[in-house]
Amino acid sequence: MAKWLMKTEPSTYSYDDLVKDGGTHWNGVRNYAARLHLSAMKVGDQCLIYHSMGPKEIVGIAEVTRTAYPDPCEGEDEPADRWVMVDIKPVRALKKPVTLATVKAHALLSKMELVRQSRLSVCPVKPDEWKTVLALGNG
DNA sequence: GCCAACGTTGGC
DNA sequence: GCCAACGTTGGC
Repeated sequence: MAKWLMKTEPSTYSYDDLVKDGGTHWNGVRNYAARLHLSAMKVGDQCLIYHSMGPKEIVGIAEVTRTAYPDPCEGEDEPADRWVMVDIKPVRALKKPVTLATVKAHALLSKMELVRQSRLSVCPVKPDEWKTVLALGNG
């Protein structure tokens, strides 16, 4: 199973909102590199959810429940077939969020796409990176 | 709020 | 098809 990381601004849609909703359409991705990754997701793939702009930390895990399908881009000046979204549901929150500072200070995690390309909102996570984040997040 | 990095756009 | 200008993102 592939692993991913998805960013969100908690003021727009936080991990808590995802838990409260029990799942969501992960829409609004407007970047071609990120779209490529969304399209590659399979049902059962797991994702780290990262909060940007506020506390800047990885807060929880989600699972893909539906592969990429068209994002209708409601109210936007975008053709409805240009962008895609996936459905995800919450798996569990990390006991201890893994902050960006921790990631940057870590020899292995500092090589993550999250750090290398900070503007990419959806990016792949390597198996050893995944294991490391979970180990740190569980204290 | 500032600024660097990066993606996108548009003129040539 | 290249590249400069511009807009947006996101860390600080």
